[in-house]
Amino acid sequence: MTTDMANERVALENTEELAKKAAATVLRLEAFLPYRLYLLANLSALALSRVYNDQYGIGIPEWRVLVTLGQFGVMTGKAIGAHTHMHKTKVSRAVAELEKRGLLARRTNREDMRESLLSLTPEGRATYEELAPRALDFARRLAEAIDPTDRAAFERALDQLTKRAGALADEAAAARKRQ
Amino acid sequence: MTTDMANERVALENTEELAKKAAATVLRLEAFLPYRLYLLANLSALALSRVYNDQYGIGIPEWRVLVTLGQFGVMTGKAIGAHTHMHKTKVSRAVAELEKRGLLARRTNREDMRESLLSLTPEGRATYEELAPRALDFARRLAEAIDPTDRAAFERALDQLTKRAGALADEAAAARKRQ
DNA sequence: ACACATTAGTTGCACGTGTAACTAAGGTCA
DNA sequence: TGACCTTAGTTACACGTGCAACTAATGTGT
Repeated sequence: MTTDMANERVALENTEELAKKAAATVLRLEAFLPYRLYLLANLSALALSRVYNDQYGIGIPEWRVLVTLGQFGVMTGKAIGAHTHMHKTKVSRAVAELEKRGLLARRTNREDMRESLLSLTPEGRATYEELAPRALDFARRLAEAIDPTDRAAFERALDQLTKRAGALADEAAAARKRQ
Repeated sequence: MTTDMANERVALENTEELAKKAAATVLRLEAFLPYRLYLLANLSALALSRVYNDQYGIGIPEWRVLVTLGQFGVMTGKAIGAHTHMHKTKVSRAVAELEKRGLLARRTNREDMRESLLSLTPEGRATYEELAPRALDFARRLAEAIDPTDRAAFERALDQLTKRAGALADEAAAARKRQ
């Protein structure tokens, strides 16, 4: 009896130990938040690409520039980069591509000859006004998947997570720089 | 007077018209769900990469293979691809890289000589057990940004969105195939 | 048993992208 | 005004990745 009880106690301790260790170390990819975020973002981008890629052959960077200029009218490449979180080389190439297709025009700023003032051509504007509603429609159909009573919480969570992820990324960048 | 009133009426109609059109067509990138999801996922991945990339020089695909094998023990490349949503070429290259580094071993399956049974070497297992807790810790710190009262709703929303995005992506793929 | 289709996994190729180096212009301080 | 630094934007290079084609093994139908 005593040995049984002792065994039982050991078994209990072991399972507790294991459960604790499992909670701390077993990483299930499908439950891992960064992976889930990545997966959702990718599926969403893939589905959305049907709107601008299939019939227009426009890529993500070009799409973002188009949308940003559609929203703001005239901007420098720098400003587009800041607003879209795109690297300046990405912006540069997207702008060149859109210009080549006649959707975007640039004129050098007389006050600062380093920068170009970018804007949509009439064709670019027409493309934008054709695509934007369809993109918004897509976003609406996607967001509809969320239970209405969960939407506000989701919005808050998304904002908070983005803020935190930005802070953690900066932290990581600083750590990289230090060493 | 009549002309003034007429003008005013026109102006009103115009603003209403514009407001309606704006609600339907003005696309603000920073409020556009797919873009927000992409941004969050990217910031999160960037910050997380500090865990496995900085000291270990491991990339995302290798990281996923490592985690998956850490979780399941022995798997084929095909199964890893299914579980991580990675293309088979990506899996193939990640496996080759991990093998080169001595973190992964493969042995051909006698029952089906096309496939390799992949598993972690002791070194691979050690790396995994070193990295997994740190990754989990990172995920915890990230998730902490969400207000506790919002967490359940966020979880539901994330699952629903992923399901819907998958469906929309399949729909897009089917449409592409049709034409 | 043989031809044909399917599947696991690898490799060649083209392309997008991040990093670093560069050009050209503007700002600063003496 | 001239030396120096910073900034907007472009280009060269290396690298990761998706697609298509391929190899080798298995399954299927007659």
